[in-house]
Amino acid sequence: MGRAPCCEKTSLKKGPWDHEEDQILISYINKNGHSNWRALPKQAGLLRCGKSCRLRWMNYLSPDIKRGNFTKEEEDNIINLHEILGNRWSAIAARLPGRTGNEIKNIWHTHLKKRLKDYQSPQSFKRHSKKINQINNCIHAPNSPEISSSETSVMTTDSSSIATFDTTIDDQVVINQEEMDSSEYFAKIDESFWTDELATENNFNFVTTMDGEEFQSLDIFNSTTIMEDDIDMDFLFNFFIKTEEFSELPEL
DNA sequence: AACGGACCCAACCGCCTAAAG
DNA sequence: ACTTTAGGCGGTTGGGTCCGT
Repeated sequence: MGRAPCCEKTSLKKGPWDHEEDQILISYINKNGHSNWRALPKQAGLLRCGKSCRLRWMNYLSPDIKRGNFTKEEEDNIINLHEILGNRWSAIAARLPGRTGNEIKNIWHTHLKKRLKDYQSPQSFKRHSKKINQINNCIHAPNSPEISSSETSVMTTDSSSIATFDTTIDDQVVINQEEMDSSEYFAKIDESFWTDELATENNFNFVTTMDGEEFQSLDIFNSTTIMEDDIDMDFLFNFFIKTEEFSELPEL
């Protein structure tokens, strides 16, 4: 014998919820909570299965949900988080207060996928390649990191790591760190590049540049996403050289 | 005004995992 | 140890709405 048998699946209502059903569910949960979704519809007097009640509450009725359009900042965050986390909508939602995985999934399929395609268009690449060239010029010094100009990313490595500066997304820079077994390239990045400079606060961090300016960032796995509307080359360069040993600092 | 295609989004479906029995 | 289920998740669907012709 396993658990007690599931709810009888006969004569249960499907399809869109009406206002009356919503009110019943809201008032029941406000009064009793939702510790047992399976038992809830029967106790509340709803002709729905527990799963349907849970979905309705989690995706629509819960007071924690922020209704309304996504801001550009939220959309940018989704794009960055998706790049790092993939289609893990609930994980993305956990980092966007008030938004549900379902909502994020919907906005991804309707708006953002299309927007991302546009970023990666030849016109957009041309626009971003200017940014890449700027970085290329500013970091081209002895022992400095090197940049792959044929791609939309920037690389710097030491014997154990590689950093990828992804500049394909407008006004944001994603810095990825991965293991690397080759030691033939470039300057060293020590541990402080990824950790010492970052003060953790609820997954969000602050990156401090050489001149003391703070930028909000988000650390997930081996990536750091800098949340800033206007990432300029001074910032990126300063962020970089803080952990590097440049004998000469090139002009921007 | 009518039509058709594109878009939006709530809800369903089916799978997976952890836990209950 | 095994079976069965609840809860959770991502993929998909389909009805409603919008918009261009």
